[in-house]
Amino acid sequence: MKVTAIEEYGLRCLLLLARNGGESMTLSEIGVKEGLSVPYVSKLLMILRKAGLVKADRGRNGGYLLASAPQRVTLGEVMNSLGEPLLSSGHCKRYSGERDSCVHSADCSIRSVWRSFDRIFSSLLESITLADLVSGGDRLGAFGDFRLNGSASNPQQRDDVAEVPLRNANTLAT
Amino acid sequence: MKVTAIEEYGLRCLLLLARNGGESMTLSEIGVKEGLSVPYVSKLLMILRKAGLVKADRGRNGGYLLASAPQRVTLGEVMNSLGEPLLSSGHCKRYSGERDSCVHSADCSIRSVWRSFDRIFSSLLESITLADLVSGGDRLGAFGDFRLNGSASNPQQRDDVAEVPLRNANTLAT
DNA sequence: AATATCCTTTACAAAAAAGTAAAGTATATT
DNA sequence: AATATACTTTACTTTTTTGTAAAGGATATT
Repeated sequence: MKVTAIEEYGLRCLLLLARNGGESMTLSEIGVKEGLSVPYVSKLLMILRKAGLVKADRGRNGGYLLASAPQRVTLGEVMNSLGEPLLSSGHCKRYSGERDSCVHSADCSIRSVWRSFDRIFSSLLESITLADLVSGGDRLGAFGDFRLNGSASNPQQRDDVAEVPLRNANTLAT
Repeated sequence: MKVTAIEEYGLRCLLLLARNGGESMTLSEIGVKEGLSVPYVSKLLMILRKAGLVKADRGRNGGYLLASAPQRVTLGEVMNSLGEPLLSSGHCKRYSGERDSCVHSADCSIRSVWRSFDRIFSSLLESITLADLVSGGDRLGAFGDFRLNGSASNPQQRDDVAEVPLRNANTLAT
């Protein structure tokens, strides 16, 4: 279960632009600020441009800038532009082993899990904007304390899984 | 954001063993049932054995079987054995671009998001056992309706993000 | 108009992940 | 003991992802 390089770096570049207050930045400026090579930044920004998340001005005084205000860009849009969701439409065909279609395609309990995770993930991603990440602190810190509850749509069946305890944080390099 | 092949197929093999009622299965039996090549199944089961999730009997009448009862094996243990968590300890070093350490290592708002997601994921994974997947239906169907609430530990700050609506399900191949 | 700057496109190279092959070791049956 | 079965180990090949290179096209300045 991993965040891909394109997703990680692409999001970083967008965030950098979001922090730049509507001013455009050149590929080399972005490269320097993010510690990435110019050709690689070029590739990332091209993906973002084709997805409509950034605009480019060519020629002298050119550069990249966000296509929309940071408050209007959700992480959902960003992640969908940079990579596939956890459970993509191609998942079952991709992981079909030696066959053309997965032996579990008719009835797959694992897929149910991934689908649930994908939904949870997506709704969280949709709820966070680039502006939230720029302002940092308040909005974001709150997510660290999230826990899961069953929904109200099917209340009689979920007492056993409500209020799942959170595990300890990972130890990070920094 | 993706589930790796090792994670997907490894989990499938464990689930197959869980459904086999404590009886051992040979590599070729597993391969046939899962539509995977024997050498590949061999690789997967070796990873699982070294992680202590399955036991192997060698020689004639040999085979693999779960090391613990399905009720006692969580998806958390499984996923941790087969791959890295969403935010691993090596994340910041891995995605450091051209430098030795990431330029954001001191203060990274993206990391906060991944950390939160990782915690949510992990607590869900810890709450699901192989037995839950085997029995299917009730326990699992419930997850599809999950939604997120803020926790009680910091209640005054999270009204704005409580009750996030779920997006529509992905269209799958089947 | 020439030029320097900066984005665009296509193709290629390197690294990582996925998947295969083959020779080796252990065990039960004959 | 010989043999067939089945796991184990190491090395290798293929595919995918990541990252680089280079030539081309657009725009503002001089």
